[in-house]
Amino acid sequence: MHSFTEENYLKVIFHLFQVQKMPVQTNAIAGKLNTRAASVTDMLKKLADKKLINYIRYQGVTLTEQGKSTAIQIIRRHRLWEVFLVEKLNFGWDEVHDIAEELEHVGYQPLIERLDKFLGYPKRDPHGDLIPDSSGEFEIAVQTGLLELPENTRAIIIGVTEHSSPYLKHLEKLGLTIGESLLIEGITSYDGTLELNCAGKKISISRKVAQHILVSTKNQ
Amino acid sequence: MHSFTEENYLKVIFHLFQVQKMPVQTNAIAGKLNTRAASVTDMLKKLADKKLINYIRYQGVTLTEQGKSTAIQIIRRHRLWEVFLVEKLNFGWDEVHDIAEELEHVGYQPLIERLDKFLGYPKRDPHGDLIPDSSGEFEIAVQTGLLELPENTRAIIIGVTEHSSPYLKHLEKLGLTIGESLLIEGITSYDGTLELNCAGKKISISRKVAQHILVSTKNQ
DNA sequence: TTTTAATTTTAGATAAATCTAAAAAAAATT
DNA sequence: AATTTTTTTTAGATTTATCTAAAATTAAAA
Repeated sequence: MHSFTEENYLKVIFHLFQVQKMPVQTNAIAGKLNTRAASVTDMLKKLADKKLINYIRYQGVTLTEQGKSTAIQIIRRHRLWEVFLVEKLNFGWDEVHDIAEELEHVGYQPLIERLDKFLGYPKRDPHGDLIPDSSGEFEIAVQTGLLELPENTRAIIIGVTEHSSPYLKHLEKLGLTIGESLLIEGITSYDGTLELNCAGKKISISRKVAQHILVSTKNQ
Repeated sequence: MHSFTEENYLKVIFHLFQVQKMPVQTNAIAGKLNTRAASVTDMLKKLADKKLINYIRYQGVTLTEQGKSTAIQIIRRHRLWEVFLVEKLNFGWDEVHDIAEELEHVGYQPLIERLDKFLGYPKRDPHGDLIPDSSGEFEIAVQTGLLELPENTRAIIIGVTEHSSPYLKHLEKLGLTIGESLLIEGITSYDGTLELNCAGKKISISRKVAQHILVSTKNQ
């Protein structure tokens, strides 16, 4: 199997590629992993030798099919453990990321399959992120960023792209949690502040806060 | 916190000391951890520097109070995860050791306390081993080795001291599982084979098998 | 009690993952 | 197009946990 560290690199490369849709740069990886560019270069060579990434000097990296499927399995583990921690052990959605970060590296396939079954084959984790199935397939997501919608649209919060505890606590205080339905009552022309109505309550949120909220306008 | 490796050393030293009741030798540790005596010596120095063990060259080691309490916490984690794997994920009692061996190193205190609560504060793991409580106390055990009992004694199986899959599978096939009540009908004088009656069925087991079975003659 | 055997420790090497500092390549500016 | 800036890579060290081989110590046997 792959080392703890290799797994973290693959996961980070996968995430960055999903956001940028272009080869991932050394510096970006170093930033995410709190390490130095030189260390990243060393590891990239190793991952390339193992055929987990496509790596050309100075050109950034992409995951090979093998690397991608490994990364997806790690993400699957992470998200299933998050569901377990919230649903079964009653942790808050802002507390589970770091714990899952450790549990995700316990890589014994039957453990994950049984955990999945025990949890009732959940589709999404507590932050609304999709959980890949055992063959690594994601359900097709019909989701939009909250900022992309016009005034007077009704939508359901299905996820967040920022998982830090302060951010999640803030959302929770505002009552903006996964599954909540909201109406965009207005968008302030001066600074773009969003005026929302959620569960009958009027809420204003800045673009900085709205930026990380994913919504669906279907199935309401 | 302590590294994965340090934790494994502490756990092994604790176990060996429990069995031998005397300072643990370098070679014994090396044997249990599948490593070499020289590597063990290196690590012992490190653990001694951290005040987790009492170490005098050539004299073997014992755990300090701090080392002991760390070891007990790791054992607590291991046994709670084993309960989870058997009770919640329906693994067999012979399958859980290696998985728990990995999970036990996820060391975030609230995780373990909540897991304990979720499992209903179990007293023993699937092999009958006592689970220390959060302050590191073991319940006082009233247990005897099956071999120490005379003919015509009635007892309940409360644990096993050998956790290998082949051994546990064998016991399961014989119907000798934790909680079962048994009667020692006879002890063959030639080779000491035990003639048992368990749940109305007659079973013969060798001393080699009986040697790892712990029983209680109380609370029947 | 000397000799032999077993155990333990040192000395010196290796592999994994990291680092700093400097060189090389690519991208952005003038 | 030449220069500056940014990014990435190499070179060489460091740390952690391991190893082999040889030396030191202790225990057992003759």
